[in-house]
Amino acid sequence: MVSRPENAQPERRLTPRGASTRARIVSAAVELMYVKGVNATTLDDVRAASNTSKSQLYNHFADKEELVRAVVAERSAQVLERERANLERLKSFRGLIRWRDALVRRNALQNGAYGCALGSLAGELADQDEQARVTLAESFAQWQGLLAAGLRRMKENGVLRPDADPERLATGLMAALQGGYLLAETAHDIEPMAVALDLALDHVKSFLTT
Amino acid sequence: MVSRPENAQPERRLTPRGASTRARIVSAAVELMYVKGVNATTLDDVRAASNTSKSQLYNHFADKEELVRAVVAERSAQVLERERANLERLKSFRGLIRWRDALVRRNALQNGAYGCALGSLAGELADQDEQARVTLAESFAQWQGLLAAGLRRMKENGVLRPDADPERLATGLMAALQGGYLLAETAHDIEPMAVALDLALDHVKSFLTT
DNA sequence: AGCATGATGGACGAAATAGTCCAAAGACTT
DNA sequence: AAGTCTTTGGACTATTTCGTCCATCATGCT
Repeated sequence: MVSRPENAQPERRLTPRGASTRARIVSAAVELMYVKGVNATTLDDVRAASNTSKSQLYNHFADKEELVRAVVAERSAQVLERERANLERLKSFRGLIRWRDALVRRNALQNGAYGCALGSLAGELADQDEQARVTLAESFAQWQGLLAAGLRRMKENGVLRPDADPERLATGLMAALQGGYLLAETAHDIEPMAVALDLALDHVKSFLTT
Repeated sequence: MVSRPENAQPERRLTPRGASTRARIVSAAVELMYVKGVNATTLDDVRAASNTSKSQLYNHFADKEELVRAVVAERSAQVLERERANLERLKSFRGLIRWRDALVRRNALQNGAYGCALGSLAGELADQDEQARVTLAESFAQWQGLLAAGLRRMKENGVLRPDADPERLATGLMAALQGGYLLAETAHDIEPMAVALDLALDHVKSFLTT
């Protein structure tokens, strides 16, 4: 029997106009769900912010859940792209500091409000949408993988001692980052985030050669 | 003019029965909002779980927001009481390890699901209810204060070197804890939480005398 | 005992939100 | 240029959720 591969989309032609509308919807939803939270964002909010109509929402997404999943995918792609740019050439301790500085500076712009774009989605969706949870877990893993790869390069180049464990250190950095985001968001003050990252970096520093 | 002090409650007599009903409502709401999230918990969920009726909910709380605030207060009190018991006599590195173990073990019971009782509230409410945010920020500060006090005792007793900064270390431990909770919740695996805390403890260890 | 006040059950109303539908307009194919 | 499929606007329905109300019952006080 000649059939489409298992995972094929329900197959629907998309004109450029349709694609752009879809992108506009997702983009608006990404932003709204970041600042208001997923559950507090209504489809009408999205409709208004994206300048579309109800039929367009339901033309592109079966229901709100599907839109939320598109938001998770889009946000994951955004964050990973940004982090890839920041981390793919990481190979020195100074590079790690630059990474930290960029994150802190970016978060300072809004005084810590809204937290991490991925972390806030994770906190809200992990126990509510299993599919979203898995996607987010994968995104975190990739993000952490970028860090681990950088640390591995530092180890191979002799910047870090042989007993440094890049995977564990990357986990520690991610946790410090996410915890820092949350504390900063709650305090409306980026200081705890800055401190958390500094301590995590200090710990990495303790594995430096020299 | 003879009046009540500024911050007096709207003053309402509470029979023991009424008090018990109120407590039952808050208790049910605390649990539901932890596992389902605040926004995903409806008043009807609370009503059913607490075996009460609509009129009782609105007899004790003006609206959902007020109930949420009671939940935040109750949860804060619970967590702080527990942590006070675990931390008020902290004065050795082994004590810190016991603290870590207790948290990891507790979180392992649910495979990391639902995250930190306070952290998950913070993530959902910080940018949605300013009053709740402030309460949560204070609770985090107190929690962190318990850690800092313990570290200070360790320093005074010569367990930690003079150059150890208890406040900063406490911030680092809290961030590692919260970040660990979030990663564990997302991965449905407590490993990252365990690792994050271990690395943070390693960092504290680097300030040990001997 | 009897009155005042708090507590309760549950029907009811109001508002917000998700989701449906169809006629009309636009875009692609032959 | 006709025909087919996609896109769109927006009215409409259904459902969920919040919040009100009041008659009735329980409780404490004198």
